[in-house]
Amino acid sequence: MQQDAGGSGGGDGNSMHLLLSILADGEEQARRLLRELPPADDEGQLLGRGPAAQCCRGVAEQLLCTFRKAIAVAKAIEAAGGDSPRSADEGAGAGRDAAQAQERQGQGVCKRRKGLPRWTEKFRIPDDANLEYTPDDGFSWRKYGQKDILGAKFPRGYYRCTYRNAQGCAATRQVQRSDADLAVFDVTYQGAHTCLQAQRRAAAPSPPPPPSAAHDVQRSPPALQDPEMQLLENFRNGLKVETDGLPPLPFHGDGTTAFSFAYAATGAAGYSPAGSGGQQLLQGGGCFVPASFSSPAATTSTGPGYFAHCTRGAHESPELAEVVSAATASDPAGFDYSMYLHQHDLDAHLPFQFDPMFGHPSSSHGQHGDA
DNA sequence: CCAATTTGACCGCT
DNA sequence: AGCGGTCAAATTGG
Repeated sequence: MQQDAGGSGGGDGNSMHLLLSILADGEEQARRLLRELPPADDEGQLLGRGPAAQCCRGVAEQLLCTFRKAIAVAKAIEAAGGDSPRSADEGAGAGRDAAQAQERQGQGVCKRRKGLPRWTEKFRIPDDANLEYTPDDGFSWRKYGQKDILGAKFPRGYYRCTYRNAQGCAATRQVQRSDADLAVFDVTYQGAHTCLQAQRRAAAPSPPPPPSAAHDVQRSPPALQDPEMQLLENFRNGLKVETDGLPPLPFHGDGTTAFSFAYAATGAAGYSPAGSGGQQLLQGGGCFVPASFSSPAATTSTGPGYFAHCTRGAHESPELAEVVSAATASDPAGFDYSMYLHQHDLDAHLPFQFDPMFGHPSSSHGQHGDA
């Protein structure tokens, strides 16, 4: 909605689009190559082929991986180089805002939180869900307001993290039902979760399936709700995998699952190759995996420092510098991003049907329901 | 009794 | 001035 995909940023927006187009091309070709190769079984062994085929597949996977990382970096550069669409929204006052925020903090409450990273996702709920249904991303939210919005048929609900007071978590979200499609919700997130539930979600091997998940939304719960930081983290992890030989990739033929890695950044960077306006439509039956999918929802070693890092000043948009420093920094978690995509992890932790293309709907447990 | 939700009022931004 | 976002008192539910 607010986030217009048209924001090309600086003057070299065209060349960046060209670069992205080329990279996407290469990625598609690598994916085709992977499709042509014989599939691997559960242990990652190639079926009925010799070491040559295995080598080819490994190279193809690496190739795909490399293209995705390149795309992610290009998008980060694009975002850093100019006004991202989001910065048009809140970053328009980034500098001024910081000063104003300081002023306001001296005198009273700051009612607007323009400084926090903000992005929008679309949720599609099942057709048989009742009208009271609201999107559930697995986090615990507390409603603090509702308002009729001009030009919208449905009121907008305002939610903040349940642990806002207890743990100082600044994450908020706004939920608005789409006028055009009753089954679609526009959910705008602002600020990353810094509360323990985010860390617990990140560390928990298998969150308990809540009973209320009968009609859950087809999306993953972002343990890390700052897409820019997701990008950086993903990128860093992506670099790590480069040196780790050939990890067992979870692609099921067409590799759409892992593709979300590259597009995870699009919501943040505002670049949307599909012209989706910086949003991700999260719906079942489609092949598009939500940006949050790439968040380390099922990872470990994301302690408080991790989240502290994630929450600091993403709106100041030093994306490129961050990417570079992140790329060169040591990786304390030592995490392989491809592990995010491993089917076992997905099945174990993600509430959405991650591979609708392959008819293996995992049990949908969206709501965490912890306290 | 406590926590969550509702709802009108308030406030900042454009 | 109007709109959107937040606050906080009142209400509701477990």
